[in-house]
Amino acid sequence: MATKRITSIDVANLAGVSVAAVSRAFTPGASIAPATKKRVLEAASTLGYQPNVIARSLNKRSSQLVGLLMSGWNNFGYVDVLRLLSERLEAHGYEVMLKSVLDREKIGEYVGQMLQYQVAALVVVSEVLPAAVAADCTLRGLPTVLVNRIGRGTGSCAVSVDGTNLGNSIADFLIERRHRRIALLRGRADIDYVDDVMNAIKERTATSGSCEVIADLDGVLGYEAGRRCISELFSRAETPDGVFCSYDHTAIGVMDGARIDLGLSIPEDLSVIGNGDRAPASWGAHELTTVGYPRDEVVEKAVHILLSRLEDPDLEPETALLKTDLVIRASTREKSV
Amino acid sequence: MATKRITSIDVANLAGVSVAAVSRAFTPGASIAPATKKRVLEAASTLGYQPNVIARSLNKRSSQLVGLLMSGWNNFGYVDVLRLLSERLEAHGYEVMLKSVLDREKIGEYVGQMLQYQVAALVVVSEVLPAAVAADCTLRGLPTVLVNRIGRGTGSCAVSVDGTNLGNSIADFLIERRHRRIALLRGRADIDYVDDVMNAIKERTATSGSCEVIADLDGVLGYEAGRRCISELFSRAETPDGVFCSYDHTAIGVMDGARIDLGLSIPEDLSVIGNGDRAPASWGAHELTTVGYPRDEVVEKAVHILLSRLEDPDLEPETALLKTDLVIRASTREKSV
DNA sequence: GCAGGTGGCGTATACGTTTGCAAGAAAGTA
DNA sequence: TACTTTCTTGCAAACGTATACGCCACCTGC
Repeated sequence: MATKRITSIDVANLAGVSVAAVSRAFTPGASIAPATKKRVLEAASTLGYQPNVIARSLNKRSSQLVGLLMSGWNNFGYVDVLRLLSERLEAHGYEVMLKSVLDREKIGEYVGQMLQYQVAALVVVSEVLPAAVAADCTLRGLPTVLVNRIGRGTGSCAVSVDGTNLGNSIADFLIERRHRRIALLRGRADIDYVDDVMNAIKERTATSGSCEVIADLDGVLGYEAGRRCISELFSRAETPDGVFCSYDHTAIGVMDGARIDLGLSIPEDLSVIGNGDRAPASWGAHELTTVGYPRDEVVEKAVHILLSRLEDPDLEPETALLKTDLVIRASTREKSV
Repeated sequence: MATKRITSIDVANLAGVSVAAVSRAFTPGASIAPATKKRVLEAASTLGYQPNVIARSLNKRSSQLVGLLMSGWNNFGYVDVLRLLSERLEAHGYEVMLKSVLDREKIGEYVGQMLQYQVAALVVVSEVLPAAVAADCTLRGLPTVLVNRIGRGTGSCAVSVDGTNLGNSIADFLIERRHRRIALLRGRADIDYVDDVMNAIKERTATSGSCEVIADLDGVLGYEAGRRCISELFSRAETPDGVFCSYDHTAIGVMDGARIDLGLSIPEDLSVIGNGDRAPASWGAHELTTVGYPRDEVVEKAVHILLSRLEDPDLEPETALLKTDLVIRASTREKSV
């Protein structure tokens, strides 16, 4: 025996007004007399009424849902991004509809399914929208923000990290500490700010005269891969004295490989730099020098961009590049020895 | 200029049928002639029509959304649980509505907000539903499953780990390897299967005659806390030769504290056992003996319970306790020395 | 040829809101 | 007092779908 559900009609009857009045009582800024509003709200609370958001969405052709498309879950410590994003959006009265990218080819479908639910906006973490899908979104006036990606020419907003600036800092750091042969290890070419970092490192070292990039490897992702990779690198004729990895876990794999498998000392024989500043980087056993990832700022910025687009859909697309810098620990050489 | 949206009416016109036929074409098992269905589907695809799920939900008073209430995000490596859950539910045609528990007092509100969206079911990770809320859910016939919690007497389904069985294994393991003084460190009393583990360890060691629990501390959560805690324990008169921690990261803090701050050898001076088998546990620098957490099975079971309740809402509440066991690495003593 | 059954289809209503419109009330103005 | 202007309010028409109901066509078996 299902409990009879309470609709605006019940509230209207109890309060002695029309359903329209009930609707207005729940619509901020609607034209309604304070006394009526009070009466309606009281009736609503005695009945335990809450407006049916589904019916509202149908009518308004928009819900309070924000679609969240996630990919690369483990690579980058996105838990925090996800948690923060959901918390911030909730705080602004939105709900999160989460979807995992299992198959890149199907992103269009995923977005389509979210559109079915009349999502008010779209957040895409660590994945790029195919141009056609992005165009479709802008056409529908759906505010869209890419996190950790730059949607070149798609008209989407984006929040990411200034990779070029960061790459320059890293290069300077390594050069200053008299490194001569640098290896770059990245995961899948997933995150384009990381590409910018790598390019900047290559360019700046190339002009330094004292330091050069001797290896630039793709597809090195995670602890095991890093650990294997460093052995491979040290089997070559020319060995690195500095390694930059696109993920902390890869970097820790490199450190363990160097110490345990190769018997090297860190940082004397090899400096290691990670990226992301995830929890293990700070642990005593690792003390990894790494790049902080401004999770709070990224989320704050993304939410800000979203909310401003929801208010005024005609704003120009905006790309925000945040600054970040090295967190120096014990996995890299001192300046003067 | 917004693109005109396509409704079932447009499809009906193009196909030369009524809207009812269109609806039936998209409803599996509806009474419709194959030829008509084909015609409708063709018309739909030329127009790019997809049924509006919001309107459908309004009509059916149920959506394909599953509410997901998360708490304790970082404590337990729930990313994978979250990812798997979203992937499995998607595979069955459901969408995930994610909500973060910021304030335990407001869980009722959170659930209320999800109910607004006519969620078809509820998954609660690592949090317990207040009895009143749980009762409300069962009253509405909303399938509900608690993950990592046991909803004693709430009538909710639950999936968790058999803590008593696990605790016995751990106790036996420690006793067998001639440990005498055990310390137990747990985080917030958050996860009740962990309490069962602790109780089982205490009981079984108590009857062993050779081994006893000399400390049982609450609120030790994460690397830093573990690292501080082990120093504190070793400043006492009676020091442990074995530690079990409710989280891997705490255990790694204990290891680093013991080695770096106290100069102890692991496992010679101290055996350390963690819980969760998160990535760092297997790293060469730690080699932590720990308890596996059957993430895949937990998710699979939870989804299974949910789907079966969606089919038949009158099934009895079910509590599944999964078995798990130790992953033995190098942070614990060998058997015979 | 006819009664009874079956399967396919359209009509019309319901789902629970929001909102344009117009009318009525209240309040300000000359 | 009469005439505007400004607020409130209710009516009614959407929003896009699902489905109960009834109708018709067709088939079956006698």
